[in-house]
Amino acid sequence: MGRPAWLNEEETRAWHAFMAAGALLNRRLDQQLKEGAGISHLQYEILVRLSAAPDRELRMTELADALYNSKSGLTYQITQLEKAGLVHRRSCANDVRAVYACLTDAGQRVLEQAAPGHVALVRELLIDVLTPDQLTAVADGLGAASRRMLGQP
Amino acid sequence: MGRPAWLNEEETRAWHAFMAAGALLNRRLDQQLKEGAGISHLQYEILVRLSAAPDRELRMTELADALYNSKSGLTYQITQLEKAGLVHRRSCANDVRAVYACLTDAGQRVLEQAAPGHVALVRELLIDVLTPDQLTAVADGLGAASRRMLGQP
DNA sequence: AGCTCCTGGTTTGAATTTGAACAAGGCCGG
DNA sequence: CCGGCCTTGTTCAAATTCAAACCAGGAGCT
Repeated sequence: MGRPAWLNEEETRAWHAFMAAGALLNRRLDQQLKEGAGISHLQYEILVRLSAAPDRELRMTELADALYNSKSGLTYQITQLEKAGLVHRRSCANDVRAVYACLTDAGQRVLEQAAPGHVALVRELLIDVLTPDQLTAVADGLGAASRRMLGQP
Repeated sequence: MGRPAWLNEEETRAWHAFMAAGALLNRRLDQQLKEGAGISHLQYEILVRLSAAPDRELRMTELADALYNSKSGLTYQITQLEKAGLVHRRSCANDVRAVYACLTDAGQRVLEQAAPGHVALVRELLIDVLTPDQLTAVADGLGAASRRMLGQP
């Protein structure tokens, strides 16, 4: 390819900012959720997906894909959430292999209680810091990058 | 605050794209570096910082801060890198408590051998996917967000 | 010196993540 | 219906991460 081998100053700035923001933001969100609701950021995301799904339940694999997480990692987390009573497993009638993770009422309550503070923090630390143009650029640019990575696995 | 409680469609798109890109990119980079050079992405970043530092050495704390990583996490990684012969520890004459992590020649070689492929992948998966405007917006916007998070610890 | 508080790194143990191996069902051509 | 092959989810051991507790060593004050 005719691409330059290294990154110029602007590209380096973007790359570093991207990595730094990701690391810092994740740590903050994790901390807040653990203190406030006793769940990790990953667990919060699991609850969000389940809550938004029809019948508040999803197959393990669907969930793993949606979270860009390994299957074994998800098995672990669902087990934890099940112990905490926020989720329960249900096996599928059609396909014996399949397992549905279902959000319990307790899980829904924890989610509803945690969501406002979580969203407020996402806003404060990221969304509201960006100008409208930057917001659009991030959505478009990083959205394209994500799709690209999902496309060529 | 008079801020809306939830995120609108555009904001949600940006937020999801940001999280997805971070997760996917990290996984890819980690994979490539492990296959190609036998080191993790975090270890690669450690080598990069050391290589760029005067005398190719940095204090443990400086390194931990630069990587947005916990001190204990860094202790672990430096121990691993030391076992692999890519880094060695040196205690400071002035302050007995302080420890310098120094890049060895072997470490420098591993870095030089891994860097081109790594940069090429960063380019392919992120940098070259962004338009020039998007690149600037990411650098500015996420840079501002990072500084903000570092400012109010 | 003696005392207290701050700093730099390490240790420790629990929680989590990872990837490979596994068990069991499905799916499909022969 | 059989056999090979793909898919689902779990299990397992090893590697990594995290946070809290822990050692010293400095720094400043009396």
